[in-house]
Amino acid sequence: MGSVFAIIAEPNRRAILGLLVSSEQSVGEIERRLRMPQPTVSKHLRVLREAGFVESTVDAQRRLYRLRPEPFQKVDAWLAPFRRFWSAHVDALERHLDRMDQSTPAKKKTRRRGR
Amino acid sequence: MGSVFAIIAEPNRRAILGLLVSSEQSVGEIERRLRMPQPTVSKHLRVLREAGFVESTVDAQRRLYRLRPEPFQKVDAWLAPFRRFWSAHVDALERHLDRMDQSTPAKKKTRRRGR
DNA sequence: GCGATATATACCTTGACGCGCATATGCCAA
DNA sequence: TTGGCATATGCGCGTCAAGGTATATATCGC
Repeated sequence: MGSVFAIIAEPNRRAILGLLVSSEQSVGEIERRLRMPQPTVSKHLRVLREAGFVESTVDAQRRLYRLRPEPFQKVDAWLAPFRRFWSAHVDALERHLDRMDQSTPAKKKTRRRGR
Repeated sequence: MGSVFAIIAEPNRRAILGLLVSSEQSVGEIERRLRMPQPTVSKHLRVLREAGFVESTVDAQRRLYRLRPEPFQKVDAWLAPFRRFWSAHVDALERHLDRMDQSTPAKKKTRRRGR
């Protein structure tokens, strides 16, 4: 399963990644929260791990999974050229700027819509 | 083939989208540039059109395909929460900033690393 | 109209992937 | 060691989507 894109094409995997955004989780927790059979969870985690989306550490009998950044950056990199294209649309541009505000120390908050 | 992600999971489709970034193209041009059999191109274009990635207008016997922004924005929206997470990593942040430089008039070019 | 070009569609085959179920492995506690 | 919990893996099945080839539709020039 080559590309980063093939990995995130799977809805359950995206759900798992979504869960892990807040904090690391054990397999069991994922299983319960997503109401998904345990083998399914483990298999998807395997795929995600091999693609570099997640890493795991051992906590006794549990394994804790957390996110890794690189693959997401690849998606973002692929998206970049198109971003240039669609930010002709004003609202999208605003969203873009808001995102920057929040991912930067942002001392002054000069921006932030005066719509 | 529901999700936006399933659509861009296909390498040939990503190639087509990549071509269309520069400007609109006819089916034949895509066929030649990507050295891809014509039915394959048409089928992928169909998928892309139904997913809203591209639109087409008729130029006599040719059809010109161009990009549409919405689906890309969806991908970007999905990516957003993870972005917050990975921009802790410095290099990624720099790349992020560089991207801004290039999508902005950028009078001075103050940034641009001394790596 | 006719042939030629451009694009779309139909049918078939093949391969990949996700799922369910069963089972294996690993670690704990007593 | 034994039993129990947590996670991983193996196998068979069904599905779905991509590719190839052939063919249909449409529009041009003449």
